Amino acid sequence: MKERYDFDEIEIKWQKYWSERGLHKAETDASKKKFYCLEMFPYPSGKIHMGHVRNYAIGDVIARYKRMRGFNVLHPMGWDAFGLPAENAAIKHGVHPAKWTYENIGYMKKQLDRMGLSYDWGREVTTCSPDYYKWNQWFFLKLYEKGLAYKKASFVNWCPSCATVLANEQVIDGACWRCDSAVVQKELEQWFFKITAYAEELLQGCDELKGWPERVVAMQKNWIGKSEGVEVDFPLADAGGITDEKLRIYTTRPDTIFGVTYMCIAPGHPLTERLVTDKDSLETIKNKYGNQEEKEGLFTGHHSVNPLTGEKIPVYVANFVLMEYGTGAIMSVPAHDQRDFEFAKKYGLPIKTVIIPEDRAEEQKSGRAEEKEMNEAFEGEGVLINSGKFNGLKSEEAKREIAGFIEEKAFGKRMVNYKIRDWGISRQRYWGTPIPIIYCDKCGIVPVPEKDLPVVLPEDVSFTGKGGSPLLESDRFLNVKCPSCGGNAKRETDTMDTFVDSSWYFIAYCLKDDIDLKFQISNFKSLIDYWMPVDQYIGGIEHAVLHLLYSRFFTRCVRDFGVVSAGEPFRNLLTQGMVCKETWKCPDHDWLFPEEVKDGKCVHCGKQVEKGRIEKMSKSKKNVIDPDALIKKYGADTMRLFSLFAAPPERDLEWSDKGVEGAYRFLNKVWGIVYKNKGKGQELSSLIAHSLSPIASSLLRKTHQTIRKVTDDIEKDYHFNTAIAALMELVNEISSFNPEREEDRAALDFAVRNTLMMLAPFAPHFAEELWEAAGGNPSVLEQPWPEWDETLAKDEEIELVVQINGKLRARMLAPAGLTDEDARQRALQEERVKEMLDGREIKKVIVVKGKLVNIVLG
RNA sequence: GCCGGAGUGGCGGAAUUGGUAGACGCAAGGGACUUAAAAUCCCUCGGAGCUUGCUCUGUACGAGUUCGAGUCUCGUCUCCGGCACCA
Repeated sequence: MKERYDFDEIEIKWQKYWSERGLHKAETDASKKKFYCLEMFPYPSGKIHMGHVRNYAIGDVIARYKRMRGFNVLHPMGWDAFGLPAENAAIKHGVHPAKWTYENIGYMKKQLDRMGLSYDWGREVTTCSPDYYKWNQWFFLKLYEKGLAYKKASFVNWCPSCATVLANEQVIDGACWRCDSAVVQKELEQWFFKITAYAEELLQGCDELKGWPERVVAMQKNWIGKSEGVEVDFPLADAGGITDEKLRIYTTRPDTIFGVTYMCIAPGHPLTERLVTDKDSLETIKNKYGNQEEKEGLFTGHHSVNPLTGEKIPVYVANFVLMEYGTGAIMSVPAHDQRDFEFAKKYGLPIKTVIIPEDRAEEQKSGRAEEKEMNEAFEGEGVLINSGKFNGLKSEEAKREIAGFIEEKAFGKRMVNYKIRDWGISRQRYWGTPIPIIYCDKCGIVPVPEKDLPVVLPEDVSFTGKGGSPLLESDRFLNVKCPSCGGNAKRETDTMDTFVDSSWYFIAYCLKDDIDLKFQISNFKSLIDYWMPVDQYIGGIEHAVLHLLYSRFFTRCVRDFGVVSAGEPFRNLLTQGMVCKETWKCPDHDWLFPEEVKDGKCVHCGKQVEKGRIEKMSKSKKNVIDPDALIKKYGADTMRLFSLFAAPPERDLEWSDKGVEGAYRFLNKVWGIVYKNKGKGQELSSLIAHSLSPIASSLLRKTHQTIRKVTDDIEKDYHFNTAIAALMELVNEISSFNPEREEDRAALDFAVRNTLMMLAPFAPHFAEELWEAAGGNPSVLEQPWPEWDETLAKDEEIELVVQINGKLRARMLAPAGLTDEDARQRALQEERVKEMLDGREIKKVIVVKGKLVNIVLG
């Protein structure tokens, strides 16, 4: 054993050892209790960043801990390898996306290994490999067969910079989730997955997600956006009266239906073109569709009739009415809807109050209420007025009664609506899974037969960045024979959204070694069912709706194909916080690296530098830390330890260079202890607490207490920061421990060994090396997790706290097992306490067992 | 606007079911060792007061419940995240 802690040598040594021994291989064995630990796989962008480091360090601790607890652990890793950056690199540097991607994977894999992560690489998944995306295509065909994949023309979100379509979930504040460009609307034909068919199940399933952070569940529910209401048909009227034609609306407020004073339809509504004669004005409205600044309307010149009142009301086209939600038409109740109110004011439409707050209902009865000018709509619930036979009902009742009445009279029916839209998966790019569809002039849309899978991306393409998808230029890809009639046909040239790839990769990991299955994937159901669902999933919050919702949907789809039994893919979810760091900004030179700042001044121009906020690490803000450099300076174990110690996993972590040094110091301290005591270890099996010296028994107690604390912290909510703090406390105690007798040495050895075992998931190489040096048989990771003895963990003495009227007045040492009466007596006998009582009347005395006595004075 | 979450020393963060606020780490100050520095070790470290080991005060703010509140209840403020013309 070296005197100095040589992390580089140690880390390489043990990485080699683990890999040669195949310690991280997961074998399917139904007799063992499994634990599936998964971290979100990375996009192979080139190098890993601190966000990855934190994510994977957390996952690795869990995986290693669970292994020591005797679980059969599956801890895989792979690559979310399709996507735009590869294609952009191809355009910019002329390197093929596949070459670029695989080179990045090669480098990043080395980085992950250098971190000492315990992955079973035998199950590695690379989504851009035909072996993998073949199954995307197979799932697509299955979905198509079941009507869950379909094609339609619609207005879609178009990112001009990425030159492709985005799903609703991928538009953040009107901008592209990837490049932040403003998204525009464009009409396109594209493929959809019918996630709406599972909307209700996905919503119901939210209640099962007990192991998920509440806010993620809330975001998912919000996104699905269920609402319950009524669809009502309003007949259109012409000069001669009611026609057969009906305008169908959706409302969640049937209790306000007597207050309807006009109707609005979306510019894209099928009736719009027919009703409106002034095409120029209609065009203007269409252009303002979705414009949030101002509500614009256009009277169609037509009226409809409120089926409940018989009132004739005007029909408008309005830019704020969405075609995508409900029926694309609304009944407008300006008195009780702020949007309708604003619109009514602007166009001078009548406002009819039909709901009043309950407290005003009384005044109304006695006729005291005055019609006041309204400044805004009353959107709350209350009591109905001006509503015929429903007058006097409360909103809630009225909703039920009126909905019932509408159904009874066949004016309409109750209806549930969801905000969630079907998932548009077509992307007009090359580097993705080809959609296995062929277009034949004679036969129309023809799915590629299963036997012809995979449809492989052609190599003979060039990347110019101009025009459409490179796939359009590949004759060999594009021109095919129709599988149905044999005639000339063309392939679909769109590829799938990469979120399809990541919607089932966790299932792919369950298949041993190679997922290029020659058989049906469903033949492997028992294998998949052994591992699924994922017991612990760890990743960033940014996927709260995107990837996590798609995966929940997709897992249900493949469940229905007989691939897996579980519908919910992730039992427990940990969303780790961001890795942040302070930023520096120069008025002339923008963001600066820390080394570009000297004494608060910019090294380029000498101007005063502004210390910016603490923000998520990003290259553009120049506040990144390079994991490679960190490993070079301190080693992987220090890097891991600090990123686990600085904050609990779910919270944002503020990077601190000084803090890293603190973690490094801690490891060096442990190293020094083991070095100093090497070869002096004693057998501890003969240790019996009562025969020990006071110092030995105290150290023994602290060790058991630490095992309890560390185990609890990990088990409860993965609060590694406090677990590590507890280990530091124990190490502090060990380091000031001076053994005098044989049994002191044994106690010391016991404490050290247990420290190393508990340290193993956090700083695995370090723990292995010292475990070996301390005479243990490798590997420390194959040791069972230490158990604590409740008796030995018990304090012999406690500090008894005495309060008077709830204020701390004295502390004293007392034997641990003292009775309440004993505690009470001791407290009352205490000199200081006596002094303070000074003959005053004691009202009562409260004793908290083994902890505290509170004397309440009158 | 709606839905979440948070607010504790100079800083990151601890604190079981309501029971000693500030564990652990960082920074800072003092000391030991050293020719010196680094490293290491020891001590101090929320604020105020003085008689230096004690008092008062202190967990965003204001009330309340309780023998006792960082923790529970109500109200207010601030910050962060998500959704947002969804009828």
